[in-house]
Amino acid sequence: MFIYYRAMRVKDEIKQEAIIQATVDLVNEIGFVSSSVAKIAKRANVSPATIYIYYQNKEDLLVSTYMQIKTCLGQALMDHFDPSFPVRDALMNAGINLFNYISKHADMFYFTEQFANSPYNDLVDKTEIEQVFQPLFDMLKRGIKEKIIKDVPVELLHSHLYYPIFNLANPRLNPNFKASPKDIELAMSMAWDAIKL
Amino acid sequence: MFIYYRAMRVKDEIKQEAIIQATVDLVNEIGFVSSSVAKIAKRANVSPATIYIYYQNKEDLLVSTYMQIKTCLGQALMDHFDPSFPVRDALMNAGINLFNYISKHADMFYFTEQFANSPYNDLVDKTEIEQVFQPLFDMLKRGIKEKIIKDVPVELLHSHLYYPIFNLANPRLNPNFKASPKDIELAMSMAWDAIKL
Amino acid sequence: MFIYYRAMRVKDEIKQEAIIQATVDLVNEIGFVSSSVAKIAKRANVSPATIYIYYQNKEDLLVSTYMQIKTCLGQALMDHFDPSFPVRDALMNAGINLFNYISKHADMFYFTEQFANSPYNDLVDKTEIEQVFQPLFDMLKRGIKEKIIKDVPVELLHSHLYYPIFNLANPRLNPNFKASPKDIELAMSMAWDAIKL
Amino acid sequence: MFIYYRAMRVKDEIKQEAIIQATVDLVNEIGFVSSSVAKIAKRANVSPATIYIYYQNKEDLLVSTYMQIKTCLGQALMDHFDPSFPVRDALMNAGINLFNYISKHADMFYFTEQFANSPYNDLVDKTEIEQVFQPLFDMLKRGIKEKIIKDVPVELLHSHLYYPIFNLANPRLNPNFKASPKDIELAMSMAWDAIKL
DNA sequence: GATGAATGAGCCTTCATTCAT
DNA sequence: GATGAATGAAGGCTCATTCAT
Repeated sequence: MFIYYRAMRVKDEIKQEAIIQATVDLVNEIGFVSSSVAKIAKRANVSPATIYIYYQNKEDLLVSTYMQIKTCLGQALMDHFDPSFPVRDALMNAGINLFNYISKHADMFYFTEQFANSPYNDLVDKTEIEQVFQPLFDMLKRGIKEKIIKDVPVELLHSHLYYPIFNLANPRLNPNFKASPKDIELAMSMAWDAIKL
Repeated sequence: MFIYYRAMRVKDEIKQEAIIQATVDLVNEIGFVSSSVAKIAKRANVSPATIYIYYQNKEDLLVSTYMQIKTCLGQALMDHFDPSFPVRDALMNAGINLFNYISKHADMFYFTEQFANSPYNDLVDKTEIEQVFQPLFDMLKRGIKEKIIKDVPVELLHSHLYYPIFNLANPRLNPNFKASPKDIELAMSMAWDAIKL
Repeated sequence: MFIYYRAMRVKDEIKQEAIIQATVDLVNEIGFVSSSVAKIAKRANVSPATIYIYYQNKEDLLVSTYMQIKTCLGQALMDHFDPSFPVRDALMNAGINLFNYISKHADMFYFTEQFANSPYNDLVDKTEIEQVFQPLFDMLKRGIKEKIIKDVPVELLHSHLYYPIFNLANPRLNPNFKASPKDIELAMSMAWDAIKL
Repeated sequence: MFIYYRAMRVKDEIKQEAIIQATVDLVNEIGFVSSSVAKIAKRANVSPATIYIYYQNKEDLLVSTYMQIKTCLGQALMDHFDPSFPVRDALMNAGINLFNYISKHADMFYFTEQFANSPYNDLVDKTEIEQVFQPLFDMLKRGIKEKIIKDVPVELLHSHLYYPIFNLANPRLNPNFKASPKDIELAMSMAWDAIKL
C-alpha cells in the first residue's frame, strides 16, 4: 500500500514536470500566440483536462511556470554569496552564476525573456521575486555608502550590471553571437566600470 | 495622373495610419496573444476586411508595423550624426536621440520591445534594419583602432551602450521608474565608462 | 465616330467572352464551391465590379453561362436535322453531333455536367432548353407510332439514347477512357438496340 | 473493456450518424456551395467543433460520407449475386438491387450524384469502390467470351447498363418522372438489348 | 487523479456586393 | 462602362475549458 502511493506520487511529479517542459519548449518554438493548451498537452503526452488538475487555467500555467523558473534563477544567482565579500567580488560572482544558469538552462531563460516582455508579465507579483535579490541590492547600497559605486538611482545600476548579459545571452536578440565564459568575464568587468565610482 | 484618379478609388493613407496606430495601441494594452484582427479593425474604425487590402495577413500587418517603426527609430537615432565628431560625442548624441525618440513615441517603442522578444522577431530581415546603424558601428571600430574604446567583440559594446537605456525606458520592466533627461545623461555616461578603454 | 463605337463594342464583347471563359475554366478546375467572383474576375483580367455590369449577381453569371452553353449545344445537336429522315438516321445524326460538340468544347460540356448536378440546376427554366429538342422528341413519338421504337415512357428513351454518351464523354466519371468517333458510333448503335422494337 | 469505459468518454455513434444524415440532407437541399460546417452542425444538433472530432476537416466529412454511402450501395447491388447464374439474370438482379437501394435511400443516392459530378469526386480513391463491382465486371467479360454480349470496351457496357437507371432515378435530372418497379424492369430490359449480341 | 469527448466563442480570412471616382 | 477600395457577413477551423466516465 505504501509503495503503491509512492509510485503514484512519483508518477505525478513526472507528469507535472512534463507539462512544464512542454510549455517552455512550445512557447520557445512557436510563441505564446500559437501555444494552445491542446498543443501543450499533446507535447507533454497528457490529456488537456489533466493540465487543469495541476493548474487553474492557462494563465496560471504560464505564470506559475515563469515564477518557478525565475525563483530557480534567483537562487542560482545568489550561489556562494557572502555579504562579507568585497562588493566587486560579490557582484562578479553573481554575474558568473547568472551566466552559468543561462548556459545550463537556455530553454528556461529563453522562455522568461519572452514572458517578461509580454503582457503576462503584468500579472506577476514582482516583489516576491525581488526578495531573492535583496542581499544584492543591499550590497549595492553599501557600495554607494562606501563611495565605491556611483550614487545614482538603483535602476541605473541594475540596468548596467545585468541587462547587458541578458541581452548577450538571448539568442533571439543576438542570433549570431555565442558568448564564451571569457566574454562574460569581460562583460562583467565592463559592467563594473559602468557602475564603479 | 488625373485620368488615373478618375479611373479608380485610391488607398486611403489616413485609414492605413489608423490601422497602424490601432495595432500598436492594442498590442501594448492587451498583448499579441489577445490582439485579434477583428479587435484591431474595430479600434481603427475599419472593417476587418479592409486590413487585408493593406496587408497580406495578420503576420504581415505586425511585421510591417514593426519594420516601419524600427526604421523611424533608426533614422531618429542618427540625427545630427557627423562621422568627423569625436567618438564619445557621437555616441552620446545617438543616446540622447534614442531617449528623445522613446519619450516622444513611447507607444511605438513599447510595441517594438514586445515584438522583438516574441517569435515574430524571427521573421524580420535584420540586415535591413542594421544598415541604418552602420555608421555608428564604424565609429565604434574607429574608437577601437584609436585605442579609445576597449578591443572586445562588438556585441559586448552594443549591449553595454544602448541596451541599458532600452531597459530603463521600458515601463514593463521598470514600471516605477520614469527616466528624466538627466538620468539618461547619467546612463550614457555610465555606458561610456563601460566601453571606454 | 462610327468606328469609335464599333471599337467600343468589340472591346466589350471580348471582355464578356473573357468572363464566361474564366467562369467555365475556374469552375472546372476548382468547382463551384471555390470559384469566387474575385477569382473569376482575376482570371478574366477584369475588376470584380465589372462582372456586375454584365450580370446582376453571381447566380446570374453562372446560370446565364449555363444557358448560353446549353443553347449552343442544343443547336449543334440539331445540325442537319431533317424531319423527313428515317428515324434511326435522324437519331444517329444527333448522336454524332452531340459527340462532335463535346469533343470540340470539352470545357463547356464539363461545366454543364457539374452545373446540371448541382442545385443551380433548379434555377433554370428547363422548358426553354427542351424546346430546341422538340423535333427530336416528335420523331421519337413518330417512331413509336410506326412501331419502330418501343412504346415506353419517353424518359426511358431519352435516358438510353443519349445519357450513355454523356457518361462516356465525362472525364470526371470516366477519367481513363477517351472515346473515339468509332466508339461513339458503337455507343449510338447500342442505344438504338435499346430503344428499337 | 470495463476499465476502458471508466477511463474516458467514448465517441457517440448516434452523434456521428446525425452528422452524416445532416450532411446528406443539407447538401441535397441547398447544395455543396451553401452547406457550411456551421449549418450542418446546427442541423445535427451538435457544435461545429464536434464535427472536427469525427472528421479532419470539411473535405474529409464530405468524402467520408460519400465513401460510406457508395460502399453500402455497392454491397446492396451485389445482393444475391451468384457467379453461376446466367449472365442476363445476374445483371438484371443487380439492376433491381440498384433500383431498390435508390428507392429506399433516395437521399443518399441523391447526395452521391451531386458529389460524383463535383470536384470532390477527384479526391476519392475509385479503385476501392470498384473492387466491390469486380464480380459484375468479370461476368460481363464472361458474357463476351461466351458470345452473349457485344465485344466492345467495357466502358460502353457500363454506361449502357446502369447509367440510364442513375439518370431515371435522379429527381434533379428527371423532376417529373417517378420510376415504378415496372419501369425499371423495362429499363433493364432495354439495357440488355443494348449490350446483348 | 486522469481521460478524451464535447462545446460556444472566437480565431483569421474570404465572401458577394457596392461605392466613389 | 470600368475600376480598385471598402465592407458586414459568413466561411472553415481552433480555442480554453468542462463534462462524464
